[in-house]
Amino acid sequence: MSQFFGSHENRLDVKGRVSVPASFRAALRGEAETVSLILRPSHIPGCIEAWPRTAYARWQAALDALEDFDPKREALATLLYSEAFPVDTDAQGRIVIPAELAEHAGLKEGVSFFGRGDHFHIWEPSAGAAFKKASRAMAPSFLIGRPVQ
Amino acid sequence: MSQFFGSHENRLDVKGRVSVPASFRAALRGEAETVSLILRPSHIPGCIEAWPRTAYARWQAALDALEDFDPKREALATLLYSEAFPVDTDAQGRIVIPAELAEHAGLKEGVSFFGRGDHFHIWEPSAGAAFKKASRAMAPSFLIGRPVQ
DNA sequence: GAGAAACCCATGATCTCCCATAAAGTGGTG
DNA sequence: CACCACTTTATGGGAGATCATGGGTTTCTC
Repeated sequence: MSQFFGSHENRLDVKGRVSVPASFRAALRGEAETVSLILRPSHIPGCIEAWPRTAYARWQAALDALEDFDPKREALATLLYSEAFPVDTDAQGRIVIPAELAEHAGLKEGVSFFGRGDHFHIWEPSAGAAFKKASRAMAPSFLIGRPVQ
Repeated sequence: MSQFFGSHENRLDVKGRVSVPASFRAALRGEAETVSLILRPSHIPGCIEAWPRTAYARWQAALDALEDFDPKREALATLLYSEAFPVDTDAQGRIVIPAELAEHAGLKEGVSFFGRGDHFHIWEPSAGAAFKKASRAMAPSFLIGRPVQ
Protein backbone atom coordinates (compact mmCIF):
# COMPACT_ATOMS: atom_id res chain seq x y z
CA MET A 1 0.00 0.00 0.00
CA SER A 2 1.20 3.49 -0.76
CA GLN A 3 1.90 5.65 2.21
CA PHE A 4 1.93 9.31 3.13
CA PHE A 5 5.27 10.60 4.41
CA GLY A 6 6.74 13.92 5.39
CA SER A 7 5.51 17.43 5.99
CA HIS A 8 4.62 20.01 3.39
CA GLU A 9 3.24 23.52 3.50
CA ASN A 10 1.15 25.15 0.80
CA ARG A 11 -1.05 28.24 0.66
CA LEU A 12 -4.73 28.88 0.30
CA ASP A 13 -5.53 31.15 -2.63
CA VAL A 14 -8.30 33.76 -2.71
CA LYS A 15 -10.78 31.14 -3.88
CA GLY A 16 -10.04 28.88 -0.93
CA ARG A 17 -8.11 26.35 -2.94
CA VAL A 18 -4.92 24.66 -1.81
CA SER A 19 -2.66 22.21 -3.63
CA VAL A 20 -2.41 18.74 -2.19
CA PRO A 21 1.34 18.01 -2.05
CA ALA A 22 2.47 16.22 -5.18
CA SER A 23 3.90 13.27 -3.27
CA PHE A 24 0.52 12.73 -1.58
CA ARG A 25 -1.26 12.90 -4.90
CA ALA A 26 1.14 10.29 -6.25
CA ALA A 27 0.37 8.05 -3.27
CA LEU A 28 -3.34 8.46 -3.91
CA ARG A 29 -3.07 7.71 -7.58
CA GLY A 30 -1.26 4.53 -6.67
CA GLU A 31 -4.34 2.87 -5.34
CA ALA A 32 -7.11 4.47 -7.38
CA GLU A 33 -7.18 6.67 -10.43
CA THR A 34 -9.64 9.21 -9.10
CA VAL A 35 -7.81 11.52 -6.75
CA SER A 36 -10.48 11.84 -4.13
CA LEU A 37 -10.40 12.11 -0.37
CA ILE A 38 -12.57 12.04 2.73
CA LEU A 39 -11.98 14.99 5.05
CA ARG A 40 -13.14 14.97 8.65
CA PRO A 41 -12.37 16.79 11.89
CA SER A 42 -9.91 14.75 13.92
CA HIS A 43 -10.44 13.97 17.58
CA ILE A 44 -7.19 15.93 17.94
CA PRO A 45 -8.25 19.57 18.34
CA GLY A 46 -7.40 21.83 15.42
CA CYS A 47 -6.62 18.96 13.09
CA ILE A 48 -8.31 17.79 9.91
CA GLU A 49 -7.87 14.18 8.85
CA ALA A 50 -7.70 13.31 5.17
CA TRP A 51 -8.29 9.72 4.10
CA PRO A 52 -8.13 7.95 0.78
CA ARG A 53 -11.49 6.32 0.18
CA THR A 54 -9.98 2.84 0.24
CA ALA A 55 -8.39 3.36 3.64
CA TYR A 56 -11.60 4.87 4.98
CA ALA A 57 -13.27 1.54 4.36
CA ARG A 58 -11.41 0.26 7.40
CA TRP A 59 -13.58 2.46 9.62
CA GLN A 60 -16.68 1.53 7.77
CA ALA A 61 -15.88 -2.10 8.51
CA ALA A 62 -15.64 -1.21 12.20
CA LEU A 63 -19.09 0.32 11.93
CA ASP A 64 -20.52 -2.76 10.31
CA ALA A 65 -19.20 -4.86 13.16
CA LEU A 66 -21.46 -3.07 15.65
CA GLU A 67 -25.06 -4.16 16.28
CA ASP A 68 -27.94 -2.17 14.90
CA PHE A 69 -29.33 0.21 17.53
CA ASP A 70 -26.11 0.02 19.53
CA PRO A 71 -25.50 3.61 20.69
CA LYS A 72 -21.85 3.17 19.75
CA ARG A 73 -22.92 2.46 16.23
CA GLU A 74 -24.95 5.65 16.12
CA ALA A 75 -22.02 7.63 17.46
CA LEU A 76 -19.54 6.12 15.05
CA ALA A 77 -21.87 6.68 12.13
CA THR A 78 -22.05 10.32 13.09
CA LEU A 79 -18.28 10.62 13.10
CA LEU A 80 -17.78 8.68 9.90
CA TYR A 81 -20.52 10.19 7.82
CA SER A 82 -22.18 13.27 9.26
CA GLU A 83 -18.94 15.11 9.92
CA ALA A 84 -17.06 13.88 6.88
CA PHE A 85 -16.77 15.60 3.51
CA PRO A 86 -15.73 13.92 0.28
CA VAL A 87 -13.56 16.16 -1.87
CA ASP A 88 -11.93 15.76 -5.25
CA THR A 89 -8.89 17.51 -6.60
CA ASP A 90 -9.22 19.75 -9.62
CA ALA A 91 -7.06 19.18 -12.69
CA GLN A 92 -4.17 20.98 -10.97
CA GLY A 93 -4.31 18.83 -7.86
CA ARG A 94 -6.04 21.37 -5.59
CA ILE A 95 -8.89 20.87 -3.17
CA VAL A 96 -11.31 23.27 -1.55
CA ILE A 97 -11.51 22.72 2.18
CA PRO A 98 -15.15 22.96 3.38
CA ALA A 99 -15.77 26.07 5.46
CA GLU A 100 -16.79 24.05 8.52
CA LEU A 101 -13.48 22.21 8.53
CA ALA A 102 -11.40 25.27 7.70
CA GLU A 103 -12.90 26.90 10.74
CA HIS A 104 -12.30 23.81 12.90
CA ALA A 105 -8.61 24.03 11.99
CA GLY A 106 -8.42 27.81 12.13
CA LEU A 107 -6.96 27.95 8.63
CA LYS A 108 -5.82 31.32 7.42
CA GLU A 109 -3.32 31.44 4.61
CA GLY A 110 -0.78 28.70 5.14
CA VAL A 111 -1.78 25.04 5.27
CA SER A 112 0.44 22.25 6.60
CA PHE A 113 0.10 18.66 5.39
CA PHE A 114 1.57 15.90 7.58
CA GLY A 115 1.89 12.36 6.28
CA ARG A 116 0.67 9.62 8.68
CA GLY A 117 1.00 6.44 6.71
CA ASP A 118 -2.47 5.49 5.57
CA HIS A 119 -3.86 9.03 5.87
CA PHE A 120 -2.62 12.55 6.42
CA HIS A 121 -3.28 15.57 8.62
CA ILE A 122 -4.13 19.12 7.63
CA TRP A 123 -3.18 21.84 10.12
CA GLU A 124 -2.82 25.54 10.49
CA PRO A 125 1.00 25.66 10.38
CA SER A 126 1.71 26.97 13.88
CA ALA A 127 -0.78 24.56 15.46
CA GLY A 128 0.73 21.72 13.49
CA ALA A 129 4.22 22.65 14.59
CA ALA A 130 3.05 22.61 18.21
CA PHE A 131 1.56 19.15 17.76
CA LYS A 132 4.81 17.88 16.26
CA LYS A 133 6.78 19.30 19.13
CA ALA A 134 4.47 17.64 21.65
CA SER A 135 4.83 14.32 19.81
CA ARG A 136 8.60 14.53 19.95
CA ALA A 137 8.51 15.39 23.63
CA MET A 138 6.43 12.38 24.61
CA ALA A 139 8.21 9.90 22.37
CA PRO A 140 11.17 8.99 24.60
CA SER A 141 8.80 7.86 27.34
CA PHE A 142 7.88 4.76 25.38
CA LEU A 143 10.37 4.53 22.55
CA ILE A 144 12.96 2.54 24.39
CA GLY A 145 15.51 0.32 22.78
CA ARG A 146 15.01 -1.49 19.54
CA PRO A 147 11.87 -1.81 17.48
CA VAL A 148 9.85 -5.00 17.64
CA GLN A 149 11.45 -7.80 15.65
CA MET B 1 20.50 -8.18 6.17
CA SER B 2 22.67 -5.46 4.73
CA GLN B 3 25.11 -3.69 6.98
CA PHE B 4 26.54 -0.23 6.87
CA PHE B 5 30.14 0.15 7.97
CA GLY B 6 32.61 3.00 8.21
CA SER B 7 32.57 6.74 7.75
CA HIS B 8 32.56 8.77 4.57
CA GLU B 9 32.41 12.42 3.71
CA ASN B 10 30.94 13.87 0.51
CA ARG B 11 29.86 17.33 -0.57
CA LEU B 12 26.55 18.96 -1.31
CA ASP B 13 26.46 20.54 -4.76
CA VAL B 14 24.65 23.77 -5.62
CA LYS B 15 21.46 21.85 -6.27
CA GLY B 16 21.49 20.28 -2.81
CA ARG B 17 22.53 16.86 -4.03
CA VAL B 18 25.02 14.60 -2.30
CA SER B 19 26.35 11.20 -3.30
CA VAL B 20 25.50 8.31 -1.01
CA PRO B 21 28.79 6.50 -0.37
CA ALA B 22 29.24 3.68 -2.86
CA SER B 23 29.63 1.03 -0.17
CA PHE B 24 26.29 2.06 1.34
CA ARG B 25 24.64 1.92 -2.04
CA ALA B 26 26.03 -1.57 -2.51
CA ALA B 27 24.58 -2.62 0.84
CA LEU B 28 21.19 -1.24 -0.15
CA ARG B 29 21.18 -2.92 -3.50
CA GLY B 30 21.80 -6.19 -1.70
CA GLU B 31 18.26 -6.41 -0.45
CA ALA B 32 16.31 -4.62 -3.15
CA GLU B 33 17.16 -3.25 -6.54
CA THR B 34 15.58 0.15 -5.99
CA VAL B 35 18.04 2.23 -4.02
CA SER B 36 15.64 4.05 -1.76
CA LEU B 37 15.84 5.27 1.80
CA ILE B 38 13.79 6.78 4.57
CA LEU B 39 15.37 9.87 6.13
CA ARG B 40 14.26 11.22 9.49
CA PRO B 41 15.57 13.52 12.19
CA SER B 42 17.19 11.47 14.92
CA HIS B 43 16.38 12.05 18.56
CA ILE B 44 20.10 12.86 18.71
CA PRO B 45 20.30 16.60 18.00
CA GLY B 46 21.87 17.50 14.67
CA CYS B 47 21.69 13.98 13.32
CA ILE B 48 19.70 12.56 10.41
CA GLU B 49 18.94 8.83 10.37
CA ALA B 50 18.83 7.00 7.06
CA TRP B 51 17.02 3.66 6.94
CA PRO B 52 16.52 1.06 4.24
CA ARG B 53 12.80 0.60 3.76
CA THR B 54 12.88 -3.00 4.90
CA ALA B 55 14.48 -2.11 8.21
CA TYR B 56 12.08 0.79 8.65
CA ALA B 57 9.15 -1.61 8.41
CA ARG B 58 10.03 -2.87 11.88
CA TRP B 59 9.24 0.54 13.33
CA GLN B 60 6.02 0.61 11.42
CA ALA B 61 5.14 -2.74 12.97
CA ALA B 62 5.68 -1.18 16.39
CA LEU B 63 3.17 1.49 15.44
CA ASP B 64 0.61 -1.03 14.27
CA ALA B 65 0.82 -2.76 17.64
CA LEU B 66 -0.62 0.32 19.36
CA GLU B 67 -4.37 0.89 19.71
CA ASP B 68 -6.24 3.45 17.62
CA PHE B 69 -6.66 6.77 19.45
CA ASP B 70 -3.82 5.93 21.87
CA PRO B 71 -1.85 9.19 22.23
CA LYS B 72 1.33 7.13 22.01
CA ARG B 73 0.25 5.94 18.63
CA GLU B 74 -0.41 9.49 17.50
CA ALA B 75 3.01 10.57 18.70
CA LEU B 76 4.79 7.65 17.08
CA ALA B 77 2.99 8.24 13.80
CA THR B 78 4.35 11.78 13.85
CA LEU B 79 7.88 10.53 14.29
CA LEU B 80 7.65 7.70 11.80
CA TYR B 81 5.66 9.41 9.08
CA SER B 82 5.27 13.16 9.44
CA GLU B 83 8.94 13.74 10.08
CA ALA B 84 10.24 11.09 7.70
CA PHE B 85 10.99 11.56 4.02
CA PRO B 86 11.47 8.77 1.50
CA VAL B 87 14.23 9.56 -0.97
CA ASP B 88 15.56 7.74 -4.00
CA THR B 89 18.99 8.02 -5.49
CA ASP B 90 19.35 9.40 -8.99
CA ALA B 91 21.18 7.40 -11.65
CA GLN B 92 24.48 8.66 -10.20
CA GLY B 93 23.70 7.52 -6.67
CA ARG B 94 22.89 10.95 -5.25
CA ILE B 95 20.05 12.02 -2.99
CA VAL B 96 18.54 15.39 -2.27
CA ILE B 97 18.20 15.99 1.45
CA PRO B 98 14.85 17.67 2.21
CA ALA B 99 15.26 21.26 3.39
CA GLU B 100 13.64 20.52 6.75
CA LEU B 101 16.22 17.81 7.49
CA ALA B 102 19.16 19.75 6.09
CA GLU B 103 18.26 22.50 8.52
CA HIS B 104 17.89 20.07 11.42
CA ALA B 105 21.43 18.88 10.78
CA GLY B 106 22.82 22.32 9.97
CA LEU B 107 24.24 21.03 6.70
CA LYS B 108 26.38 23.44 4.76
CA GLU B 109 28.79 22.00 2.24
CA GLY B 110 30.29 18.84 3.66
CA VAL B 111 28.18 15.83 4.64
CA SER B 112 29.38 12.95 6.81
CA PHE B 113 27.94 9.46 6.55
CA PHE B 114 28.43 7.06 9.49
CA GLY B 115 27.57 3.40 9.19
CA ARG B 116 25.51 1.98 12.07
CA GLY B 117 24.77 -1.55 11.03
CA ASP B 118 21.17 -1.64 9.90
CA HIS B 119 21.02 2.10 9.18
CA PHE B 120 23.38 5.04 8.90
CA HIS B 121 23.75 8.59 10.17
CA ILE B 122 24.10 11.82 8.24
CA TRP B 123 25.86 14.68 10.01
CA GLU B 124 27.38 18.05 9.43
CA PRO B 125 31.05 16.93 9.62
CA SER B 126 32.14 18.86 12.69
CA ALA B 127 29.00 17.89 14.64
CA GLY B 128 29.50 14.29 13.57
CA ALA B 129 33.10 14.33 14.69
CA ALA B 130 32.02 15.64 18.09
CA PHE B 131 29.47 12.86 18.40
CA LYS B 132 32.08 10.26 17.52
CA LYS B 133 34.47 11.66 20.10
CA ALA B 134 31.80 11.60 22.78
CA SER B 135 30.94 8.01 21.87
CA ARG B 136 34.54 6.94 22.18
CA ALA B 137 34.89 8.68 25.50
CA MET B 138 31.96 6.93 27.11
CA ALA B 139 32.44 3.51 25.56
CA PRO B 140 35.04 2.06 27.99
CA SER B 141 32.73 2.64 30.94
CA PHE B 142 30.37 -0.09 29.81
CA LEU B 143 32.22 -2.02 27.14
CA ILE B 144 33.84 -4.61 29.34
CA GLY B 145 35.00 -7.99 28.21
CA ARG B 146 33.41 -9.90 25.40
CA PRO B 147 30.38 -8.87 23.34
CA VAL B 148 27.09 -10.57 24.14
CA GLN B 149 26.64 -13.79 22.18
C1' DG C 1 -29.73 36.81 -13.55
C1' DA C 2 -26.63 36.86 -9.52
C1' DG C 3 -23.52 34.26 -6.87
C1' DA C 4 -20.88 30.39 -6.38
C1' DA C 5 -18.61 26.55 -8.05
C1' DA C 6 -16.24 24.00 -11.64
C1' DC C 7 -13.29 24.09 -15.57
C1' DC C 8 -9.63 25.74 -18.39
C1' DC C 9 -5.33 28.04 -19.52
C1' DA C 10 -1.02 30.50 -18.11
C1' DT C 11 3.52 31.09 -15.68
C1' DG C 12 7.62 31.30 -12.74
C1' DA C 13 10.18 28.42 -9.78
C1' DT C 14 11.75 24.11 -8.69
C1' DC C 15 12.95 19.56 -9.50
C1' DT C 16 14.48 15.37 -12.50
C1' DC C 17 16.65 13.23 -15.74
C1' DC C 18 20.35 12.84 -18.69
C1' DC C 19 25.01 13.50 -20.32
C1' DA C 20 29.84 14.87 -19.26
C1' DT C 21 34.36 14.62 -16.76
C1' DA C 22 38.11 14.33 -13.59
C1' DA C 23 39.95 11.67 -10.00
C1' DA C 24 40.50 7.45 -7.80
C1' DG C 25 40.41 2.62 -7.70
C1' DT C 26 41.12 -2.12 -9.83
C1' DG C 27 43.19 -5.69 -12.17
C1' DG C 28 46.08 -7.64 -15.60
C1' DT C 29 50.59 -8.17 -17.70
C1' DG C 30 55.26 -8.09 -18.79
C1' DC D 1 56.55 -4.48 -8.93
C1' DA D 2 55.98 -0.96 -12.42
C1' DC D 3 52.97 0.35 -15.94
C1' DC D 4 48.76 0.74 -18.45
C1' DA D 5 43.87 0.07 -19.62
C1' DC D 6 39.49 -0.14 -17.79
C1' DT D 7 35.96 0.61 -14.26
C1' DT D 8 33.90 3.03 -10.61
C1' DT D 9 33.09 7.09 -8.05
C1' DA D 10 32.04 11.75 -7.02
C1' DT D 11 30.70 15.89 -8.93
C1' DG D 12 29.19 19.50 -12.45
C1' DG D 13 25.79 21.37 -15.55
C1' DG D 14 21.91 21.78 -19.22
C1' DA D 15 17.21 20.79 -20.97
C1' DG D 16 12.86 19.43 -20.20
C1' DA D 17 9.19 18.10 -16.99
C1' DT D 18 6.63 18.97 -12.85
C1' DC D 19 4.74 21.80 -9.18
C1' DA D 20 2.37 25.41 -6.91
C1' DT D 21 -0.18 29.22 -7.85
C1' DG D 22 -2.89 32.94 -10.26
C1' DG D 23 -6.67 34.25 -12.91
C1' DG D 24 -10.26 34.21 -16.57
C1' DT D 25 -14.47 32.00 -18.35
C1' DT D 26 -18.15 28.91 -18.48
C1' DT D 27 -21.62 26.26 -16.04
C1' DC D 28 -24.65 25.27 -12.43
C1' DT D 29 -27.98 26.56 -8.74
C1' DC D 30 -31.68 28.92 -6.94
